Amino acid sequence: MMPGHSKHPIDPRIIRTRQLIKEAFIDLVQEMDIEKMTISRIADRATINRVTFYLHYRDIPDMLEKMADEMIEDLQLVLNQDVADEEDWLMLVRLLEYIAEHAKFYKVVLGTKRASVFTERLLNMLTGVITSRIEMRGPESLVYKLGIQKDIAIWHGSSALIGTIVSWLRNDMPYTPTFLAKQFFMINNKGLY
Amino acid sequence: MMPGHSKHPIDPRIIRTRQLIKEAFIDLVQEMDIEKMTISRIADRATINRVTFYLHYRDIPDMLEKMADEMIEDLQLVLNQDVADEEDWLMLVRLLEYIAEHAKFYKVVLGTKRASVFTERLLNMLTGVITSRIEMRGPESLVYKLGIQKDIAIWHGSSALIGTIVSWLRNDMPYTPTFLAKQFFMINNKGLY
DNA sequence: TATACAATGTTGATTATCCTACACATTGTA
DNA sequence: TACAATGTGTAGGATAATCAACATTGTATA
Repeated sequence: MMPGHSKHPIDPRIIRTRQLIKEAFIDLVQEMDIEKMTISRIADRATINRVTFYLHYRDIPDMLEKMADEMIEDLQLVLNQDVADEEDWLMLVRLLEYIAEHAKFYKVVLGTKRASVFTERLLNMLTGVITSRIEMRGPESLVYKLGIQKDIAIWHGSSALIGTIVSWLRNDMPYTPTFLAKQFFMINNKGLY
Repeated sequence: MMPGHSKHPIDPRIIRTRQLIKEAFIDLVQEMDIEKMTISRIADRATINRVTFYLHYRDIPDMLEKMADEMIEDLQLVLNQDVADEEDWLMLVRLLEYIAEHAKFYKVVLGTKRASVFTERLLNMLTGVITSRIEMRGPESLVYKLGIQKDIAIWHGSSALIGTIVSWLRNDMPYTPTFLAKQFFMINNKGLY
């Protein structure tokens, strides 16, 4: 049972089945509340047998958790590639470009009420990123120069980031990732006034 | 070998695999010529094993033929449902609506050069439809009143129909099926002048 | 020409998925 | 209350899809 969960998923059927389930979920969440979702409906939409669902997830909450885990893993991979000497805004560009590539998924999981697992996890992750960035800059940062509390800066920075991304998705990404990233950093650096 | 070809396809895996292959083909035909396609590329894009392809099709030409067969079967089903007392233009509406639902497929197979299998088959089918319609009307038809040769009327009617559909698809269906069907019949009934 | 490489086609063994069937819970309705 | 419909969860046997391996063919390149 649970193929591919003991070891790393190798068999393409496992990857494909989970992808089909994910797409079915993306579809259905636009048609009904998550509470109204049933495993039968998901399996039907995914063109898999209902029994197969249980080979991958215990139930729907378990599915949501594992999907959120996978989301975080993917984003970590994107952020951790040659992070060495790049500037902050290039990192944000990469993040936005990745999200844009998978817009259907992120628009749904971040825009849907009652799917807070995803927003919570993403907020956690972005908080971590913002935190390390702020700590990395240290005394040179405006945070220190102006005497702003670090945790408040983190709250502000991460919520602004995730809120910007969500709004950007909700409006079907009317700006390129590069442009949005530049804008975002301009606001952060120069302020809103 | 060839699962689901001896009997009618029942196992969902067969249906799903062929659907995946079809979607992969639709994808790839927009990126390269059909001659440049390889079974490996199709299998990769379809997220199936290359060996699995051979369980369904002997080679790429065989795949194209079988897809064309399936296309005709599907269209026949659409046209043959309660054809009793309906008017001609309602039948065309049903046909166009079905094509619009599967626009990605039809746009590709009818719009791509070197995929003539599909246009040939469709032209054959539509020729049959037009033929029976013309014969059904008999002496009341303008074809007889004006002394037009029946085969010429068929050539004209079927090529006009398929050409209209293809152009409609190429322009991303800027009209509803109903509107297009009405327009089409208005032209056929009242002429172009 | 010779060599390397990519795609094809086929095999036997393995595995993920499917099917049928059953027991049980929940919900809506006569 | 009854009972029909729908969803959940599990099990054993059947099958489609996968893998690894190999030989063959075509094609590009030195």
